[in-house]
Amino acid sequence: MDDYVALSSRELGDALEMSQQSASKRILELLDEKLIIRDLGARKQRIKLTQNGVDELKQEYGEYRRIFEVNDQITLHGVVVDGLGEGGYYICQAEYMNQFEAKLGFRPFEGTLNVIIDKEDLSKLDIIRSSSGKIIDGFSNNGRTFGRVVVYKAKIRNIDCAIVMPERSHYDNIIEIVCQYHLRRTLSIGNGDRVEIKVKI
Amino acid sequence: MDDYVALSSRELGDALEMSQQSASKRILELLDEKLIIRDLGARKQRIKLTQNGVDELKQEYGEYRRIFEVNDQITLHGVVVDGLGEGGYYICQAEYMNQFEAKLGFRPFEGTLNVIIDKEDLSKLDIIRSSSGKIIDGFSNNGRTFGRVVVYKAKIRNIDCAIVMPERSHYDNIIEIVCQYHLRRTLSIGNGDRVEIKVKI
DNA sequence: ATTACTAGTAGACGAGTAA
DNA sequence: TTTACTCGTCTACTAGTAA
Repeated sequence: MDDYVALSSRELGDALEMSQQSASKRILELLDEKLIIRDLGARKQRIKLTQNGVDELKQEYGEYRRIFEVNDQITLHGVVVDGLGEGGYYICQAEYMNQFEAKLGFRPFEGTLNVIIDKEDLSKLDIIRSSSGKIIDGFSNNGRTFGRVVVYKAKIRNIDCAIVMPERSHYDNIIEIVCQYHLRRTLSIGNGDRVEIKVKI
Repeated sequence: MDDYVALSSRELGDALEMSQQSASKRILELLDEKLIIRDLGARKQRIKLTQNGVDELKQEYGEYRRIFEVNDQITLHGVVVDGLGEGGYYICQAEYMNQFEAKLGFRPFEGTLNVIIDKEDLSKLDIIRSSSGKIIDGFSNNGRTFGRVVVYKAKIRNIDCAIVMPERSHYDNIIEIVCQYHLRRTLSIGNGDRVEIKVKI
């Protein structure tokens, strides 16, 4: 996923218990489907997954997770941090606020709680993104464009809240949480405190 | 996994994008490999995975996890509980103790810390089991048999410890932890407290 | 409706081999 | 050594159909 890997068609054939010829054919098929890219050197080819290829595997992984994770909620673990202030500003737009109220059942407190998700829980974000959040439409205001966002209902220490993500995610490890209440005050949490967020999927 | 599911060969064929005939053949093959069992009623067959079938899928799931979980450690979350006392008794056997000391690098405190693992982390136990723990050989003492166990190095709040599991696991949601120190006293934890266990895999 | 057999066929596979 | 073409074989698939 991260870098090219030297892998001859014979090695792949051995690993897949098939002939060198068939392995070579498979590699050509994967190239054709744009799931891998290749650097065909003089001596040994070097192969790397494309984003499409990684996504394909991640989807499969997500399906396995859905089979084996018993519950219909995913628990994220992370640490409260200061946001860049941006999230809070976005959220405060009336058009967003009205849609939040309609689709979440509560009008968020003005501002978001930012949480850095633990490294080992980052893959859970993919599962959440591939689940059915609620779409909040974008709009323009004073010449500025506010994009579509998706909200996922969640709970922190049994308080209803929601995770807000831009529709086109830029694979951030920080999530923004909106809530009817001022979460830092209500839960007495601050920067550096560990929190658990249970997301309905 | 839990119950029979009504699934005709035509439905399976549609789902797998193949003919009814091929789907029927596949079902017969899976039966032959003892991955599923079937209840062939008059109207519609009902199919259920065998333990072998579930294990096969779980292994695949584990491989995906190993690909996508970035780090080489798994974090378990759970709640401290009283053990049945059994674990502590077993551990105290000198033959076990000597092997622990040789293979873990510390001689455990006499007794184990029992932790009920959260429902959503149970699948992680399968990953841990399929990773390479250290084997502690079984033995007999006074006519009583003490089975082989496997230990996995771990940390609780940065203190070295190890998870001890019987080799043939009976899918328990309670794990037993051994440590050089008295964990309850050292960490000031007791029944009902939440703990995080980081397991090296 | 079902499941699943038989028979015919298309496609996957590997041996041989070129580059 | 590589990769990958051609071609013969054999498997895996589906159509037809019985139970």
